[in-house]
Amino acid sequence: MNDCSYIDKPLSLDTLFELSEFFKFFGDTTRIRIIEILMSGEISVNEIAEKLQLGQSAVSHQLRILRTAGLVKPRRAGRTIFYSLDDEHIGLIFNTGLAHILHKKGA
Amino acid sequence: MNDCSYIDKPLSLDTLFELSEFFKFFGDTTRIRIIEILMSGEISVNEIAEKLQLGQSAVSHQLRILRTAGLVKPRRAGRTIFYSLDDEHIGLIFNTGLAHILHKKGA
DNA sequence: TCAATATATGAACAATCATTCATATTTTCA
DNA sequence: TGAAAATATGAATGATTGTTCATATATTGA
Repeated sequence: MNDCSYIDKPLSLDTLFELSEFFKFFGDTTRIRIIEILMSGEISVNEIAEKLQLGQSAVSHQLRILRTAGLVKPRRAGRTIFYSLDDEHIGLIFNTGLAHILHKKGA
Repeated sequence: MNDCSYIDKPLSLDTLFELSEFFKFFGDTTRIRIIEILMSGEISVNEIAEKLQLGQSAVSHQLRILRTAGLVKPRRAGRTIFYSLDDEHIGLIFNTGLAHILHKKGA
């Protein structure tokens, strides 16, 4: 039932560091907004910039961070590059966090 | 089955900002290590500082952040204050992130 | 009440980081 | 080939943040 019970396993300092680094990627408004957009499917850099009303450079910088971290992946089509979520865990973490704050709001 | 499907609901800028702020709490090594310790049960400030080999002040500062955010709660017993996780979602998010990076490592 | 213990907090400093600006790279189409 | 379009990147800057040091608050026991 619960396949997420790592509680009792001893976690190395290294693993805990990686874990905090991983959550950092979700800890920025621009990146969270990009991730939310990507949850609806793949989309180009310019379209993201338009939707977020942000500069192309800012979006590209954040996409590089997300790409390097393995959260999103690019697909080239001509001169356009489409981005999409790389891993199914990304959406799950997004939604679990969302469930938490919506739950807190409702309470 | 999946009670985390908020994908299609329109999310306000405000909610997305809160969500990124929420993930920020997991995006620091010291806080993640504190959360991991707290997953085994309540524990005092000094004990946390000892386990982490950190100054009492640093731990107290991070605990205040976690407490203000509603991730941990204090219980006073004499002059000792014991902290524990406030919400069941916290452990779930911790473990989902952990599952992700362990999965990536195994691949 | 006074000293000792446990925790909290304010200020300061160093480090990290997101954005902007300018420019580089890559691809298409005329 | 050469201009235009889409994306990437390096440097600079302003803002945020974690830690440390010093000190404050709170509680216990003598």
